[in-house]
Amino acid sequence: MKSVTRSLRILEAVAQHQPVTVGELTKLFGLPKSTVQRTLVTLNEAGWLRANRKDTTRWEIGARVLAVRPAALQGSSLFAAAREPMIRLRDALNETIHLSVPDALHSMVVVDRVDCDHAVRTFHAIGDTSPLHATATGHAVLAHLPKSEVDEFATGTLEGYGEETITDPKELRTELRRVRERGYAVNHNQYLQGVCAIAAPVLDGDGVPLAAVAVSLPDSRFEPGRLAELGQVVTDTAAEITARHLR
Amino acid sequence: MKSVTRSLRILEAVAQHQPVTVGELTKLFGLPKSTVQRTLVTLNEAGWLRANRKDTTRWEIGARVLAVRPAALQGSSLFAAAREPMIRLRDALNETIHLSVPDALHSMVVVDRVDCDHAVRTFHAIGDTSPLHATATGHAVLAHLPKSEVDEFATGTLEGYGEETITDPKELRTELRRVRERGYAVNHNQYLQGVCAIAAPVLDGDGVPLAAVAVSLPDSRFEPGRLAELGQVVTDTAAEITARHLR
DNA sequence: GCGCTTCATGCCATATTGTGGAACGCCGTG
DNA sequence: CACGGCGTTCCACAATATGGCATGAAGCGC
Repeated sequence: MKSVTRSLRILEAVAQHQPVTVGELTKLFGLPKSTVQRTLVTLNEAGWLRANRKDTTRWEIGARVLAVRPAALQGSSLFAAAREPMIRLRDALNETIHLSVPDALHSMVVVDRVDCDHAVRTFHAIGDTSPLHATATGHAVLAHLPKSEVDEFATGTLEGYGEETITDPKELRTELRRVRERGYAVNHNQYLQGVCAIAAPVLDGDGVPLAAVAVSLPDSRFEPGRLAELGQVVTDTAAEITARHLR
Repeated sequence: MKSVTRSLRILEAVAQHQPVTVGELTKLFGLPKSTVQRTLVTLNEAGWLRANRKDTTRWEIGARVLAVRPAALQGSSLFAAAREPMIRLRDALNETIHLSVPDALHSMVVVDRVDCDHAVRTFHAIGDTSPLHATATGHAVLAHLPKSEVDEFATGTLEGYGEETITDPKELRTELRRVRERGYAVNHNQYLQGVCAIAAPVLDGDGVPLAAVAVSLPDSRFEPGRLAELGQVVTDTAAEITARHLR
């Protein structure tokens, strides 16, 4: 359904650029003015958008969006289970900690974050997405999916983002085996340059991967000699979240 | 745009009932199966929905929503301005405090909450909506809207939710005058039974109502003799939020 | 094990619905 | 005062979503 898909795209764009005008959005999407205009009015009538109070030609996200909460955040699930262990991990390492979940189409989405206090630190906003095949959290999740799902996903040539990105499905599969063996995934310059991340999966009772916790730090502070140690504490944290989540 | 409006309704219904099946949604909306099905698939492809991992015929909200959610909060810089005063108000009364904003369609939406520590307390989740004409926060906002907007809204018979709901537009208007005079609004059993709330508006520089702060408590703890006192502290808090928001 | 019901999913002719080019009206500027 | 930029409205056309029906899979009782 074309109009629905487009409306959601426009909604996301408004969230990114708010408060934004019709004209700015038409340029962004290359669509006819009237089409964008109509979409904005519809979204407004549904309460998902609203006109800015000061400048009524500018649009921003309406409060109605708050009524829609992802399953991953509901009640006492993951989100609540993860908070404390994440804070402890941050305290132990003084590096930024992320919780990410896989989404419908081959992305990891940042769901929660606990910041470190270094002046130089990595930054991913809540809601940011990154490709499954090129991030530590993505690998942590992929490594625990049924082979059939990985096969379906890892086909052809995967998109590259730099020298280090694994673009060959075969190579990806051997990397995933390594991740399973040692329990954690490592990403160094595969997606964002200058960033290093170490991630471990949070699993369901049945071994289904629900999310991944990661520590993320700038190149400049990464000491290869400490990798095993970091991998261990991240894995322990993920295990603790899993345990808390199950009970 | 019919399909867009309907898709958003369905999205909200999924959020409310997740994880939910196609059949349940068709009953809920009285729409043809194929229409609902198609909508779900479209929303899924956009990442806003996903199939439940255990039971793939059940749908739940996808993580993509998170890309938009934070914008709904930061959109109103109110959120930041209100936090501290709300916490102080909670500390003073040890009752639950809410911040709500009006949305496009005659509802108030809960935007933030600070909890008390009583075992028995009222509960409204962030994102919950309630009707403008039957809540304290709604009255606080309505009382400061231009008369034309109130007239447009308060027409015919308003929906009732119990004995106490004001359903007559005329009666509502006199109540709103009282709210303006004393500065705060009171709701006792108008919408939810057993709940009492006292709210005051947060205004713009131009006197336009942006939101309302409310203290909300169970019947059992409400002492009518303390109403004036409670009204005063809530009004003071609202005034403080207004002041912080302006500078 | 076999028919029966229930439910999700796929198909396709139809007309309803959204499309987008063009025109309008408002406002600030040269 | 004319011009250009911008948001908004209009309307004939056809692309698009619709929903009744058919299919297929899964659960249940006999």
